[in-house]
Amino acid sequence: MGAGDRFGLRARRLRAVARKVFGWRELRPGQLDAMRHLMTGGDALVVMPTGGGKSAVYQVPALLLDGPTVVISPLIALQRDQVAGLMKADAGGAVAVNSAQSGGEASLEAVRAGRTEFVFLSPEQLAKPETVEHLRAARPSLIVVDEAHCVSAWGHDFRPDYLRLGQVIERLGHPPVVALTATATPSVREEIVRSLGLSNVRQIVRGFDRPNLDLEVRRFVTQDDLRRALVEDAGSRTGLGLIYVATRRATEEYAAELREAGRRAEPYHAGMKAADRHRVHEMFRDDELDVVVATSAFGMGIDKPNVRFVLHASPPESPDSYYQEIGRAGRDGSPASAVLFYRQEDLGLRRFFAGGRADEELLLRGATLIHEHGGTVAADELRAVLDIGSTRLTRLVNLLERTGAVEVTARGDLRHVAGGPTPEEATERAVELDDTRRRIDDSRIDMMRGYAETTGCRRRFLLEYFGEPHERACGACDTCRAGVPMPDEEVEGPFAMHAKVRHEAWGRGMVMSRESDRITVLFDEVGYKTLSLEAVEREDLLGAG
DNA sequence: ACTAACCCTTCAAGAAGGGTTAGTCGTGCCTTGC
Repeated sequence: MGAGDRFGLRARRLRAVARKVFGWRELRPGQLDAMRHLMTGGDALVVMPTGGGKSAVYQVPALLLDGPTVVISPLIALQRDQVAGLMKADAGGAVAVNSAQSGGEASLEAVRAGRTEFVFLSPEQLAKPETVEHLRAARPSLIVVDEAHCVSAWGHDFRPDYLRLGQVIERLGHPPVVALTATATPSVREEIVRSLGLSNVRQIVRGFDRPNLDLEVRRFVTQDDLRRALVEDAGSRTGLGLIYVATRRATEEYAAELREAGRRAEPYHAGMKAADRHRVHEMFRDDELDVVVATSAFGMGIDKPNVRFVLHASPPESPDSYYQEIGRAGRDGSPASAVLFYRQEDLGLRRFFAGGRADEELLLRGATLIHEHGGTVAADELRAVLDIGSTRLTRLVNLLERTGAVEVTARGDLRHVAGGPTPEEATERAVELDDTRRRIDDSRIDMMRGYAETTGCRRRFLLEYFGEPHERACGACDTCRAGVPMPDEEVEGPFAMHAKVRHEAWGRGMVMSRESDRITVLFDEVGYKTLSLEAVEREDLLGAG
């Protein structure tokens, strides 16, 4: 019997479970490919649009692999939805363990005893050594990291426990791991793989292009003009829409203006009472609204088919965020619009907040305390001495760990690595690491500006940013309609798409997009840079990487 | 990076301009105490 037969058998079993347990008539090639790879013990990174069947990729193999499945999910609301969905199928049961749920201990015991197949947790739950030990005793056969772009987007500041998942995975015996997300650039994918410690990885990337989404940027000089135009635009459209704004206050202001203009509009942001947020979600779901005016708090897990437009009152901090937010329009495949209302000055605030630095003094104090202690230090003890919250402590430990100066034991205690860098060296290195990340964040802002100001096809700009070559103009964006020069079919020159290059000052990088007169390169250390080809050739700026 | 607020100068008496300064965001877990 050859490998082909075994694969065939495996595919048949996967299809049978999909049909019998979940009622899915067929599996798409990408789904099946990922499932089969997991079944052979490998890890997978799956990038598919929301509604594209990402959940199936883990739910089906979960039932064929002997042992429970640990699903790491960022929001309690998402955990709840997934548990409810699984409980409708005869899939072996599902529980969520979080602060909104009582009986966490009993739930974990049910998982350990084999009475529950799926257990959903946040990264913060997995920061507790005793929780990890409970799961370890249950011998999980599959680990799922849902919304895996959070590793890169949230891990460094906001929810640093995301950067600790690699260790959790090892502690759980590193069964097959599948990371799922709807949007990730090649560098974000690389970071997910590295940070989670994935090995023997199959990457499956499907369907970035959303041809029914019409792309447009409208430029303004004054804030007043922009605001007036946006309200007028939103007021004249038919169908359901979203407006993304930068501040909580702006959600209220725009919503009030739109209501005055006769639209059913509601604000949405994380500072609202839970009951109000819930109410907006329900009205949105039941088509009782025309517009939701929201901060970035609105959207994760939303899969409403008939959103007809997404307007942005100011640019978000990266094309990554922008594409995620506009991707909530037109899920049904019918025409939908994404319009960015743009003033260059509105990028200023983003720049300012991306510009801070790591707290050098705190790093040095932390590194010195751990070093001088000699043995292992309880994290809580260090936190008390430094007088900081647990988020800041985790961030500090993450950085010091990456310098090789500090390690975290299985019990969550900290200790100095024998022969590792001194506290001074570690601090210097940690500041460098943090600066590098900030430079890359900053270059993402540059790319957002690039999108807003490009004279070329906007769809092409975005798709190439996500690493998908798109050698033609789309015809469904404002620049295409205005008649952009068609890009050269075959761009001549030494720099192919995705070629590795090296710059004397900026180090190693990869060609991310090419036009007739310029290329954009993503450098490991400084992020995205757009270079004039003429200058590159004249000054001999780039060598082969 | 940008803006609003403020003070100071300036040339001719009230307002215009210049310079300085402070303030400026959004994402969710979790725990603990009422």
